[in-house]
Amino acid sequence: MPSTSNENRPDGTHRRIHDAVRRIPRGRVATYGQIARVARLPGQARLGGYALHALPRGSTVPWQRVVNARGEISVGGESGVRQRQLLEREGIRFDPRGRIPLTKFQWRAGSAPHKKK
DNA sequence: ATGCTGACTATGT
DNA sequence: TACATAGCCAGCA
Repeated sequence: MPSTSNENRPDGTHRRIHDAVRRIPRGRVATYGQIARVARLPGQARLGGYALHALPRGSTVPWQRVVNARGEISVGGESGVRQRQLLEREGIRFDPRGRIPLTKFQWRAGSAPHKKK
């Protein structure tokens, strides 16, 4: 019985999003649009946010590594505070305005870690 | 079925 | 740099 509403989509859009988010290395962040692109869903940045919002509590998906294009946490409430704490814990620094310098911390998709060349 | 809202982004002013 | 507008898609009343 499919209790979890996600991971049971016809096309598996949520699943793709989750997979894309999982690819984000620790200490790095990605934007919703970027995730959508990695998940093969270009232009559907909103779905990225939706899919993450639907994530069950205690999920293995590092949802905290996903921020908006401005490098700021889009979500408000306690989840936002939680996200910021988790990111800082991974070594990510925030500006005085509460924003992350994407030029330094944004994950470059397609760029393999060190796999030689 | 229709309309509004939302963890968004790109572009223009 | 900040605000406004248009485009996109899924969930919910």
